[in-house]
Amino acid sequence: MLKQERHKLILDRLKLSKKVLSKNLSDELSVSEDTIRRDLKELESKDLIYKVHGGALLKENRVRSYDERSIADVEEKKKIAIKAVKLIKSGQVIIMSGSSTNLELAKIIPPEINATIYTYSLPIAVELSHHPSIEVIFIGGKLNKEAQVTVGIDIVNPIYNISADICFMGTDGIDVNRGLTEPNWEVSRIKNSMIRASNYVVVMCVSSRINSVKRHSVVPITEIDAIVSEIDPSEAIFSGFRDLNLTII
Amino acid sequence: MLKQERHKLILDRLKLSKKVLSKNLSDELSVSEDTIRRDLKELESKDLIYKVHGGALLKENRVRSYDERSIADVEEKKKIAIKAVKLIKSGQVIIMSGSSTNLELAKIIPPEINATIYTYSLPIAVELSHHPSIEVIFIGGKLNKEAQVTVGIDIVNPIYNISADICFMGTDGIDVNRGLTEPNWEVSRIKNSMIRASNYVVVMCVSSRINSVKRHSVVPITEIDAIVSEIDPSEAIFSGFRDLNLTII
DNA sequence: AAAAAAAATGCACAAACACGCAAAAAAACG
DNA sequence: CGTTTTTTTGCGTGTTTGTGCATTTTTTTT
Repeated sequence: MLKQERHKLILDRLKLSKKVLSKNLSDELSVSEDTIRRDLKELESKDLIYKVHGGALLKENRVRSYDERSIADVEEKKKIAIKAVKLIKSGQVIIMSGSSTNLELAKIIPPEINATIYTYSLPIAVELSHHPSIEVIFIGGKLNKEAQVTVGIDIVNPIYNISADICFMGTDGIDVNRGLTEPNWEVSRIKNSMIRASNYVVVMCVSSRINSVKRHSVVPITEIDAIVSEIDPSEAIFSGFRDLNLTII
Repeated sequence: MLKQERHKLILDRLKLSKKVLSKNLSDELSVSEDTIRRDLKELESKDLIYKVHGGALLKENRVRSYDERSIADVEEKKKIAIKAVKLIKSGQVIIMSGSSTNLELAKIIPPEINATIYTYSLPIAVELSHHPSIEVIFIGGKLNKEAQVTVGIDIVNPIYNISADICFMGTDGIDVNRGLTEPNWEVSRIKNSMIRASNYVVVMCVSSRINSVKRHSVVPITEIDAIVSEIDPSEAIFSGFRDLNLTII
């Protein structure tokens, strides 16, 4: 058995059970414990594992590119993501906006889903790049460091050439009369073109932000097909949207 | 038995059982182990297999293989980055290719530098997004998960509209006669357009890869202005490049 | 504090490797 | 066809890599 084979096997094993013991490995691979120790040492120097006495542990070093602590309402957003992920089917072409809710959604897409996802968010692209069968297409442009998304008129044009089955749009502003709104003008233009490129538009919004209005208009409410929130769809707060035939999830 | 026959057989065998041993192959094909080694070396230079001590493994198309390979020579790459960072001045428009050397470079750009950087590499964009005064422009496209860069013809066009002062290009293949070469065709086209968009082209290459040739040509050596390596510029290995008036750093 | 387990250290040795060279084979050429 | 050139191959040399073992040091357990 070659050294690299052992390395791969050790890493696979680690991924599966989060820890390995030198003793077990040396038994199962029929090499001396010394060799296993050397293997672990080498893998550690490559930052692939976390070596400890007697074995090694899985190293969780997903580079979180922006501060997750600063995100509000994480629990609510996770609930929304769990509901929204059911809308994703294999074969779809999907557009995702750059919201933290979409980041949660990206984390929980099942491995067997095979789809194409367009995004302009750095953290979402990083997250999706770990997925085995999602094709990721990053919409480039000038990077807004605060939000970790690309902006700029240059990115609107490429979006016109996309035709997507479904668009997942995170928002802090949705209102029956004013429709979808956004504090940042550039982002409002990008969201607008994303929606126009999509057959079906899903807005994800925590319940506390429903019926709130921001400065710049994205699209009227008639352009939206569905709203996903963390609360029960039959709540009274949705009555206005239901009257307009929106699907509430 | 002809060389190409063996090559094909080796690749088939690899696909089937994920590993081959030089010893076995030399027995079964009745050639010396040296010949098998040469075969494997050639296949590796074409990026078709992953050569290891004692044989070869199937080239993995997973993210991990990128991690393991790129971590190699990290000390050399840091030295190169330290030399290269001196070329960066405030006010410049810079293009960075998606190499691990450029990632090291991105990490050490002084905070007081104020510049615009174009890149198509996800990790480099993430790194630069933490810099206080660098404007980052991400060149979008289909994400190649293995190398964490965007590729695709769609990204070449936008590059034509850029005009940059300096281009930092990482490479594993530079040679006096064959110029800059690349194993991946799509990447070779992108690198080509990046170089054509730049006034001054700096190639960063660890000394062990100097005079190595990959499959696809990027540009002839005359398009290159400077080479940065981790070793002393007066080393004999650079004489051919010096004759062509390249700056060696 | 003593005993046991794991790790580091140094050494030996076989297997795999790189390099140069020359023979053999294949290709190119008139 | 013969001859020249290029490519491919095998072998001898010395070097590097991977592995196991004995010994000492460090860490963990009792």
